[in-house]
Amino acid sequence: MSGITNTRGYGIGAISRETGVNIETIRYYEKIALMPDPGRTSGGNRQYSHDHLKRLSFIRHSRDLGFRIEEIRALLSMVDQKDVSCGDVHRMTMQHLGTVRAKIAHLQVLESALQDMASECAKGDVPDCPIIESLFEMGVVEPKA
Amino acid sequence: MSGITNTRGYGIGAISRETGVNIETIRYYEKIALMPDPGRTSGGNRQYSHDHLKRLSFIRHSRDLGFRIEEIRALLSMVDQKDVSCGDVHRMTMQHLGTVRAKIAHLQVLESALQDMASECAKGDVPDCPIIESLFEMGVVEPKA
DNA sequence: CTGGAATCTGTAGTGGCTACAGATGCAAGG
DNA sequence: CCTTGCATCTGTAGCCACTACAGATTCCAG
Repeated sequence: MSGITNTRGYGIGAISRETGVNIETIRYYEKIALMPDPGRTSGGNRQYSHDHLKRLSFIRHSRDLGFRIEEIRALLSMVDQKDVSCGDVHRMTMQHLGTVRAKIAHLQVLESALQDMASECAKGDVPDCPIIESLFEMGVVEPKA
Repeated sequence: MSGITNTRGYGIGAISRETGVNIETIRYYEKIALMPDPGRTSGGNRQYSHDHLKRLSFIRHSRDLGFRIEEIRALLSMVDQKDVSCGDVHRMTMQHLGTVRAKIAHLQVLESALQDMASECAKGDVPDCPIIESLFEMGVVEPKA
């Protein structure tokens, strides 16, 4: 065990493996200042601490939940300022939940439209395809006014 | 009524209004050869026929249903070659339907995860926010192996 | 003929990465 | 000590499907 620093930290490949975040993506997060600049070896390779690892995991989980980069930036700045008001976080989460639910609703409309079209179709080699027909004939969209 | 051609066709603003497709987007579709080059006035303004209008509506409806540009290109090339095999169209539609359903399923997973996190939260001004905690503590993702 | 709206071309930006190219760094084996 | 070969470096360009300009030109009603 060396007397000065025993854990040297992680290289970029290591935190990439640990968090499941792509190496290129990690550098991208650094560029957009979502991740702080890491230390460097004498040769210039990035060296990450355990805090970096935690932060990157946080980002990863948030992305997995569909939060956008700017939302994550907001969450992290609350964490950084130790100004984490649970109310704000709750609000953001609920807002995101609303977006997710809206997307689900939208996709369910598509789902049934596609389902309907597909069920009209005899799927033979007939040239008159009802799916194509319906794509042509949904009618010209009326002007807003 | 003029003796030569009574319908001059539509300007780009007109088909934009009719179809609800943005003017810039129409020009974009032309650039990527999804829409054929329209006629031009002597001064160089685009002039569209009723066929152009039908085609653009088709594209619009397909996009509304979430088909990608390349899928639409495939559909249109079948239409163009009058080689519309209903089976192929049906296959494409079902495949797209599968994608849509997968997206719905994915979003529903997110939805319940967000819901769970949010319901843990007392949403007060407490500094220890369970949402933040859970984003940190979902645990480091294990390497694949 | 004039004035203002419509349209023109071309380029750059969006989000969130991913994919290179070509130059280095690093660590283990001989 | 030196090689070998993988890891990492920087920087740029590409992806999708548009959208947003700038600055020039065209069109059409009054």
